[in-house]
Amino acid sequence: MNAEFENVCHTMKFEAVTIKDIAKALGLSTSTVSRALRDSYEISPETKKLVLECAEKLNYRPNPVALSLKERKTRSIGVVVCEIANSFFSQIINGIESVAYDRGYNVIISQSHESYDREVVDLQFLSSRGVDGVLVSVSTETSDYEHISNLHSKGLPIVLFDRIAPGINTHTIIIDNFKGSYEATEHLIHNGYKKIAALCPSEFLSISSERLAGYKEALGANDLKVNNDYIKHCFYGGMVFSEIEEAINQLMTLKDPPEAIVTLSDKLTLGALKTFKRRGLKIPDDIALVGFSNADIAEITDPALTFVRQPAFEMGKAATELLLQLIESKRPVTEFEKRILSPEFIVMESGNSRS
Amino acid sequence: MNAEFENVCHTMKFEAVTIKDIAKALGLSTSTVSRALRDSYEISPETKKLVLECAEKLNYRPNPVALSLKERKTRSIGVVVCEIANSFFSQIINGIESVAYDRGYNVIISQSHESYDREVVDLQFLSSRGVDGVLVSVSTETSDYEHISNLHSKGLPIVLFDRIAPGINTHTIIIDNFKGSYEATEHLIHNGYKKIAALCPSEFLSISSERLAGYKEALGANDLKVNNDYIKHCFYGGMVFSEIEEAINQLMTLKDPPEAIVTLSDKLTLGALKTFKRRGLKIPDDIALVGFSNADIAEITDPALTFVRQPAFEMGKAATELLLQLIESKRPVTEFEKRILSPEFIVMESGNSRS
DNA sequence: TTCTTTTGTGCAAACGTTTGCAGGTATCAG
DNA sequence: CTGATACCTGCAAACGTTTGCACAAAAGAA
Repeated sequence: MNAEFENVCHTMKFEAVTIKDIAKALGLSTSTVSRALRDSYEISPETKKLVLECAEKLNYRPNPVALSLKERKTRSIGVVVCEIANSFFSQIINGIESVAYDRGYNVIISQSHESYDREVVDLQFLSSRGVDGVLVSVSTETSDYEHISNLHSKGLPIVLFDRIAPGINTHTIIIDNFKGSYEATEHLIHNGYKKIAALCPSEFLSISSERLAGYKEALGANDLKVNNDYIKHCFYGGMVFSEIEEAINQLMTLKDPPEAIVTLSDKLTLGALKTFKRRGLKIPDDIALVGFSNADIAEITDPALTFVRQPAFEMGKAATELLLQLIESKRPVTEFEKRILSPEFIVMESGNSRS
Repeated sequence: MNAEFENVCHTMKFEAVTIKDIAKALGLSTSTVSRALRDSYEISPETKKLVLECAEKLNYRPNPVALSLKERKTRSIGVVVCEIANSFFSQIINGIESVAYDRGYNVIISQSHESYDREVVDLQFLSSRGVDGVLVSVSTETSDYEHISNLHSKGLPIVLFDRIAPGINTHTIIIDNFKGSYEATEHLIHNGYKKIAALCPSEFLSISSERLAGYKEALGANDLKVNNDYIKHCFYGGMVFSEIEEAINQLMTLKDPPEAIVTLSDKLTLGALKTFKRRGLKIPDDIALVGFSNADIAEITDPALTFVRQPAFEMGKAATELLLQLIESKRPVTEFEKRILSPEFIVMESGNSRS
């Protein structure tokens, strides 16, 4: 009595109903059915009604793969980030997904894990899987951008965000890194600190040099000298905790150690907090701290963290909008936008004056 | 002089080279080329060599969409979670991506944002986009599971993880929620606390009842009575901060307020920490706290947080392995596995005895 | 009646692959 | 010289759609 159920249960494949099934059921041709479904003017109202009803009854869903093949687009976009499990990037992906969802696009994620080789493979994989465009934030190790510019010159729409690659003529979207670190540094200066160190991500990264420039400029604008001993780079930017511990150790054992520190990325901020705690250093009395952070931690540290928050969700949204605009544009786009989002500076207590 | 470059720049589409191009270039038929590429025994070594070289030269990449159409599978899997920007879930996605990457599958992410309606749409969208299978963790609002069982009975491979749906006969993978909260509660008891409250996610969620059972059992096993005033549910489990604040307010204004609290999810733990800080409550002297957490915060709170850590990455990996096994199985699978991962209990300071 | 127009429908090609079948050409044995 | 046996290659169908073109029938105009 339950032949259909049996059938369903023994076929692994989820046998979808096609336009052919409708055509057969109605004694029409597939073309008529197709036209009826797309409400073409060539089809009589009665036929349309019939087809629509039948499609409804059979629960017809157009096969997206067949459409992709025909139209040569997949309605999916690829994303390459260093790491998903990182507040900043997961918030970005949230933004990406929100726009993509509204516009009917799939989001395909891949991670470089800060490896150049992996980034190359990821990008190759995504493009070979036929995504309509990609959103890229380069890895720490990346200093050669040919894998990106190659795809770009082949016509694959690309939007670069946050960590951008120089020399690629396309839309980019970043935050005002200079401003973020300038404000952070200035805040410390205004609270009376003069010996301020900076903990930076890899020197290769665009964000790193921009943030470092903001730090230096803030010192200069307040008649403070830049001391190179106070500038430490962590190549893997915190993926490797020991890197941070080591850098802070070096700072704190200088004959003239800093009284304050600005940490120029999410992971570095977290790592610094952890290191201070392990070494029993009190904030801000032993060392003041202001850092970039998108994790939801400001209010749970003691004292509460003064930090630079990046508009990650907005960045993801904006990047996706730019990408879809590129993808859906009828004519080649030659004018590219360089959008700059403003970071938020949130004053709590960790950068306050010493008591 | 630069016709090719011009051409590339004025075509939006990224014109891929096909098997036909190779066939034309070599004066062969597409079938011969196809066979040569797949190293068929029917093709002479010389022809193969020729074809391979030509493919290499032209940088041929098989079109995955055409393959999908032919083989009726897309080599992509869908994931439905409540939220990406949540440490626990982003770690899970990391695990999913790691396995999928190794096996050549794409991962397509979607978020329910804890909404039942959105979950239904997401699942519908993924299945209509032809994913080969889906990984699902249900939303807080979900109490009717028909949208999932419908797809499942149509033959779509599904694996449920963490927040599982009852009554669906497929692989499931969860952590030992009972054990996690039992240990957390017992730790507080062993440190001398008797008045212990529990802050739980929505009652609908499988994880919620399991964790609550662990809490109750630990109390019972130590001759403590369960006090229903001490049990608070946050329906949106922390998506709405005020919910947590409100619940804690209610607890702390009881005539006999608790001395300790166990928070039974990541977000609840974070929210509780924040609330205590805002109200100036000192841990553990004013109130002790032990909670579930996968965020990297244990070592930066003051005092350091004693917590239950879920093996999220492993869960993502295991779920994906089970799903791919289902997808790639030749014959229908009828025996399903219910895998249970063990949480880690990490003792720091926030649940210690009062000084 | 005959010629045009309108209306409704179907054929077949195309998107890029794979593959069963048939056909071709050597090579070899008898 | 003939028949069998390799070995190599191509035709065409199929996967599910869309769409240019052709065709048929009916209606309107002359």
